[in-house]
Amino acid sequence: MATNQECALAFAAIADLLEITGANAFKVNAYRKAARVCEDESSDLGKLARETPKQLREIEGIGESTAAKIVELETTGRVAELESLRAQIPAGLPLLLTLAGLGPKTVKLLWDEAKVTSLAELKSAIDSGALASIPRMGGKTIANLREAVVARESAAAGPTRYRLGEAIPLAQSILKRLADANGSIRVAFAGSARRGRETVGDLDLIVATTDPTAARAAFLNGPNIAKVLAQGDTKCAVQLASGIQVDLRIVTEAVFGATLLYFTGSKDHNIFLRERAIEREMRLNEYGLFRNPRGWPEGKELPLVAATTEESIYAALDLPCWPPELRETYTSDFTQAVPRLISLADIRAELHAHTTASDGVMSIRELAELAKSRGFHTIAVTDHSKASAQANGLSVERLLRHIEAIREAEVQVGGIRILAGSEVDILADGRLDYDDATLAALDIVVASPHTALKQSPEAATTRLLAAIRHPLVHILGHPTGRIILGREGLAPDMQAICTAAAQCQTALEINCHWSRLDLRDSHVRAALSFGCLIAIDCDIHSAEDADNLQYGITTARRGGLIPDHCVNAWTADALHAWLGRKRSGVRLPRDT
DNA sequence: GCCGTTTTCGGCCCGACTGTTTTCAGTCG
Repeated sequence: MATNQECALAFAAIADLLEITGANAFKVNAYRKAARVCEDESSDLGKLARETPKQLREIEGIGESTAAKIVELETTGRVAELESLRAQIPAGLPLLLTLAGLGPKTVKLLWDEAKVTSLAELKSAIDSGALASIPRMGGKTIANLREAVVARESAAAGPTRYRLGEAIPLAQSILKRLADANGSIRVAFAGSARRGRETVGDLDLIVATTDPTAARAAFLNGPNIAKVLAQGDTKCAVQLASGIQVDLRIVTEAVFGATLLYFTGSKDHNIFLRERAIEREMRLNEYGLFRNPRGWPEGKELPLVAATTEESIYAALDLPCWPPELRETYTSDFTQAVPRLISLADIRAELHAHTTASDGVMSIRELAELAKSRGFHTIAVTDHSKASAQANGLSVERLLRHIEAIREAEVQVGGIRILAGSEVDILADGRLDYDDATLAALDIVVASPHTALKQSPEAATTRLLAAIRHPLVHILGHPTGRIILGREGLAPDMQAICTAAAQCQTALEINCHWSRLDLRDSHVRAALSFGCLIAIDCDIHSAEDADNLQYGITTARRGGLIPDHCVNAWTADALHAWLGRKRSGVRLPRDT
C-alpha cells in the first residue's frame, strides 16, 4: 500500500531527476508541489487511489498525470516514469543536488563535462584539478564545492531537520541579541517555524532597524557561528555549529509586514498572493504591495499600497488575514472566512500530568499550584499504570492510596479541581492495564500505547479502537506513539479511529511535547472532519513541560481546531459534565 | 505538469547574493 510519504518521495525523486535532465522548470515545480501536497494531505492517498481515484484530482496540485501515478504506485508498487528516469541518469547524481550551492545546472555541467556521476567522482575530480577547464568553474566555486563535499561526508545521509521545540528557543535567543542591538525596532522569526511545522530545515529571522550595520554585526558576531554563508546589506546567512542555517533580513520598519509575510510563506501561499496581486494590477514583493497599472512607465517607481503590517496587505488584496499556521496548500480556499482558531489563552485545564508517584518530578500540590498559576480551573493527575514498570507505574494498591492523596491535596490547595486519573497503558491486544472496577474509581482515564509500537496497522487499529470504545476511557493519549525524527510509531486506519472516537465522544490527544506532537497536524484535520473532540495536553513530568503548550496549540491551529472542539478550552462545568457522562452508566457504543 | 469570470492554450512569483563575468547565470528562499 502506498503511503502519502511514499507518494511524496516518488514525486520529489521525479522532480530531481527531471531537473538534472534540464526539463521545463514549471514541470519540475509541478512535481515538487505534488510532493509537498502529498506529504501534507490528511486523507490516505493509497486508499483514495483504490476506492475513489477521482477524488485525487480534487486535491490542489494533483492533476491527471500525478493522480495516475498515485494509482499506479498503489496498484503496482512502482512508477514507470520514475524507473525510466532512473535508468537514464546515474544513481549518484541526485545526491549531488543536496550539496550546498550545487543545483541542477551545475550537476548537469559536471556530468557532461567531467563525467562526474557520484560524490566520490566529484571529490576526485576536484582533487585532480579536472574541473579547472570547465566553463564557470573558477577557484572560488571549486573551493566551495570542496567544502560542500566535506560537509556532506561528515553529515548523516540527507539534509538534517530540527524539531520545532529545538529550533524556536534558538531563534528566540538570536532575536533577543538583535532586539538589543542599536536602532532595533521590531524583530520576529518567520518561515516554517512561524507556520509551526513539526520540523524545520532552517531559521528565518527579520529585524526592522534604523541601524542596519549594528543589526548585521549583532548577527554575524554571535556565538556558535561555524560559517558565514552570505553577508549583504539586507540579507545575511550563517551556519551555526549545530549545523542549522539561520537567515536574517534587515529592513526598515515601514516594510516589516511585507517582509514578514513573504518570509513566513509558505511558498505556495506566496505564489497565491502574488498571483492575486497581479489580477488586481498590483505587484507583491518583500518590500510591499504596489499598484502596477497597465502601461505604467518602465523603471518609474510603483505607488505603494501597503507594507507595514501583514493585515494591511491582506486587506488590500480583499482577503482575510490568514494565521501563519494555515498558510499551507491544505487551506483550499484563502478567500473563505478564517476560522476562530484556538489559542494559548483558551486553555483552561491540563488533563495529562505525572507526579513523583510514577516518573514525574513534581508533587500533587506542586502540579496543582503550577496549574493555578496558569489560570486553569482543572488539573488531572494521571500517573502511569503498572505495565509501565520503567516509569514506576502504580499497582492497584498504590493507585488507590494515590487517589486518597489527590483528594486530600485538592482540599488543601483549594481553588482548583484536582482530578484523580491515570495514564493507563493500552496493552498490545487492546486490553487496558487496570480492570474496570479500578478504572471506575478514577475521575479521568487517559489511555495510551507505550509498547508494541511496531505492530501492523491492522493490529494497531484493533488495539486503539478497543481503547476508544471502552466506556471508562476519556482520552486516547499520544495515539501513534511516534517520536519525531526518532520512531515512526503506530499507523492505524485514521478514518476508523476518528469515526469511533467521534461516536464514543472519546477525545483524541495532541501531546504537546515537541518530540511527539501526536496527533500530528494532518491527523487533527482528519479528526475534525469527523467531528472528534480533541484534548491538548502537556504530559507534564516537570514544570518546564508546561511551556510546551505552545507547540500543541500550534499543531492544533494547523489542524484548524476551534475552541468548541477542545475539551481543555471548555468551562469547568462543561468539562466535568463530559467526564461524568462516561461515569454515569450511560450506554456507549462498544461493538460498532 | 497544473490550471481556468481573459478555460482546453498559454501562462506559470520575485528578488538577493555569489562568482564569474564585463552583463549574467545559477542558486536559494
